[in-house]
Amino acid sequence: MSRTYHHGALAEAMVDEALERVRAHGADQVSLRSIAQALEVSPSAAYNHFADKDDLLRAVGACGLAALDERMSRVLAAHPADTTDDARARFSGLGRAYLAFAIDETHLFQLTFGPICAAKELPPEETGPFRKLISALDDLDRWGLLKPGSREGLDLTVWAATHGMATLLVEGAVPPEAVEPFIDSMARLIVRE
Amino acid sequence: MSRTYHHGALAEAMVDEALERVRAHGADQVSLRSIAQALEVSPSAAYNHFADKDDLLRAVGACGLAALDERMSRVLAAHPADTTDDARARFSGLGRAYLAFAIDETHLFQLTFGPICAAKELPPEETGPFRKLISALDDLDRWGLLKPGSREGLDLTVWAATHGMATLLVEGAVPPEAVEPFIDSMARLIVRE
DNA sequence: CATGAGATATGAACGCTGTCAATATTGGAG
DNA sequence: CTCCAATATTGACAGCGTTCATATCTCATG
Repeated sequence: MSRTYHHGALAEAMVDEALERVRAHGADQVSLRSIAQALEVSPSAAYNHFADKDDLLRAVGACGLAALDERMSRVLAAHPADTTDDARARFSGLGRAYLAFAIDETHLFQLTFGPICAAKELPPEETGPFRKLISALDDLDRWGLLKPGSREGLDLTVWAATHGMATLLVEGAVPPEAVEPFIDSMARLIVRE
Repeated sequence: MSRTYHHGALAEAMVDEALERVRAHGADQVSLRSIAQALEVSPSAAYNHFADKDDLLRAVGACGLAALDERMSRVLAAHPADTTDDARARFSGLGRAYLAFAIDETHLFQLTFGPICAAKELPPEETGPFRKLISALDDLDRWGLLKPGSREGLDLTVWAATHGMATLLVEGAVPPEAVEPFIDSMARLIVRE
């Protein structure tokens, strides 16, 4: 394996480098050429592995979705038992995890749910985060914790509210301190008692 | 006024041209140079009126916010009388107007609420759309139409849900047909009876 | 072991972009 | 009428994404 030619795993290396740069400075500030330079590779080398720049960014966006999913998985793992309290904690915990991701990984969040990735990615109802949210709602419903007659359309409403709150956080339109009041308000609207 | 030199009202003309192009193709596809060319003006002429490209785009974003505000104003004008039904209609109508704007003016919406404008623009609680939403909630409250104990934090929650739904529409993650079910679900969560 | 095919990287080039400095032209106030 | 501030131009710079022809490497097959 000569050191000067043929990187060997350029695709992964480029995604890694791009991921780091997106997290630090946002997708707009990332150039294909600078990534290639950092990897000591010519700019055009990328085109053996990605159709174009957006294709690479889409791969980075997929990492973002995976990272979010993992955060939410950790929440579920922390509340495995089947009690009503756990059902409540799972629901609010998932919301908190989603918003924490938006706060901690602002730039990555913007790429993952931005126009570049939205175009050619799977519909939300097939993503891990959305499915976890739905099953948390189903859980609440199973325990009779939802306000009567509110289940219909609730998936989308809760998803929209959470995602909307996340984008407001990301844009700086709302400070991080607003997260807990938001979760409380949501719970008050949805959960009985 | 010589025809070849000194445009006369370049600033407004550039905003108009940029607005048109953003609406048609999105802010990413709009270049300062192409706008200048369309106006038969040199590229650097823009820098007498705008600090940089983002500055121009921010002016376009302000137009977007104004357009949204006008849509919402029309809704309020259509339901002026003070009855409980009007209070309900104002609230759901404002939501519908917000989402219709997102659907009709996808690209403009993305610019107006995107990272470029979010940075240097006034906080949401001072914008027309947000204020109209709040006063619609106050109206519902005055008529005793809110579920008891739900008023606190409701501003932000409803704003987040509406804005989130709008971004989901804009990204194509959700089809326009999902709007009415969403409005219904929201109303069911918030409004009593 | 040699060979050729296919994957991978290179270098140079194209047209485009935002931005800036120096220069020229303009309209209007004194 | 003259001079000034506002406005526009020209020309240049560095950087971008992308493409094409070319070079090099790896590996399976004969």
